[in-house]
Amino acid sequence: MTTTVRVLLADDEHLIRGALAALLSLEDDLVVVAEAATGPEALAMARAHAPDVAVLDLQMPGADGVRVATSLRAELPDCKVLIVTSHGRPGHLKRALAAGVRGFVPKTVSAQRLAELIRTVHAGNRYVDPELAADAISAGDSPLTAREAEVLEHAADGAPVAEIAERAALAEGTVRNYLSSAASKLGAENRHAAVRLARERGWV
Amino acid sequence: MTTTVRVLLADDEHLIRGALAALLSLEDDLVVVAEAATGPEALAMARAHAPDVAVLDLQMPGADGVRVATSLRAELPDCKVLIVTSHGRPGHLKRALAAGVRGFVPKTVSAQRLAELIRTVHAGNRYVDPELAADAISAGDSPLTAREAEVLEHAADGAPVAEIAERAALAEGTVRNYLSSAASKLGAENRHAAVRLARERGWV
DNA sequence: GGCCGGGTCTGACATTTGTCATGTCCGGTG
DNA sequence: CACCGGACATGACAAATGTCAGACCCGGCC
Repeated sequence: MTTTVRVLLADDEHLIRGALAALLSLEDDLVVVAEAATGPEALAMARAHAPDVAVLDLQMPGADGVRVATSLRAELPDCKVLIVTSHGRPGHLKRALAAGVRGFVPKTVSAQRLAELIRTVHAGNRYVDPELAADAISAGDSPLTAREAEVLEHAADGAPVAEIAERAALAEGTVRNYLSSAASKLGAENRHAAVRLARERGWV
Repeated sequence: MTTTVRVLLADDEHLIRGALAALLSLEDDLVVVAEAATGPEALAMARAHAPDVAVLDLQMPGADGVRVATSLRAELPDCKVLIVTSHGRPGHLKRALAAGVRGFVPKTVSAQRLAELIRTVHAGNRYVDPELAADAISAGDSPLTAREAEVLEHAADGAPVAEIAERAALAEGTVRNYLSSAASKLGAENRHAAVRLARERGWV
């Protein structure tokens, strides 16, 4: 006997969401009970419909997939989360697993494969795309301390040191110091290249 | 009588491409004759199948949608190009239209709507998403001169001025000058913020 | 207790970067 | 032709940034 899996679909791209819903509906044992285009909407839909599996896009307006997953973990522990992503960065995978996500795959997989994976996570198993996992392992853990990461985030939009110092409530010299040490840890020439690298690795 | 429209589908995300192909096949007058996951692959497929309409993702490995469109324009003038994009930036729309693209829409449209648009461009009409068009108009033309844009691109990865100067074969002072004027034209505090803004607007 | 080691924080100094004044070389205009 | 505006290019100076040595606190370890 096959049990029916109730699925929540969240992706800001209507084209993909609709297409996906249609394809998944072709599977006899899967039924899409709700769709959402934003993070908050996904949460609301999940509360209303209590799906078995939530398929979440990593990047959505409002709150990203991992944040939604964290909230779901608290409110609906029985709802398994499967994250799909366009261009996965190593750090995101780590954050996702820490948030209790059961599956993590790139959008380059086929719909057929996705359907299988929905069943996999629903059965209580985990699945992480091997290539993304390899990236995450080779990238390793962030070498940055808490303050370094915080300051680097504030520097992400190219703000001058004075502004960062004000936002972080630190002396300018201190900010320069953290940025410098962060850059050297990442092997970057300056803080801007450091921001770029940290982003690539998903460390900010 | 309805003529049959032969469609080429190019998108690096298998999930979306497959789903889209399935949905478009539901339309009686549309048939997907080829699929591609990269820019070069899209070109090869187009040459092989000579489709009526090419639906191209803006961001693909190898060569982006606009570049593919430019090549198609030269090789298969009868093939209409419709670009779909995740997060459209104003400048891309302008480049796309310059490349002879007939349609430009975000992936937030529904599949039903996309099918209509494929018919629209096939009929020889143009269609540009109103919101993207508004963004492009409000963003206006790039105020940057050729050199300013060139130097700004070299600065994109956070390289120090000395390196940029070498790559551009200019004196360091000159490079600083261009970066400074570019930043002031864009209303940015420094060159790094300028890079970010120029990217957002699609000017680099 | 005394002694690290590491994270946090700071100011002083050297370097890099941004700004400015200046000059040259075009293409268009009266 | 003479003139003007604008893109291109440069060096000198002022301002921001990166680097360094050092102080403080805290938790682990002989």
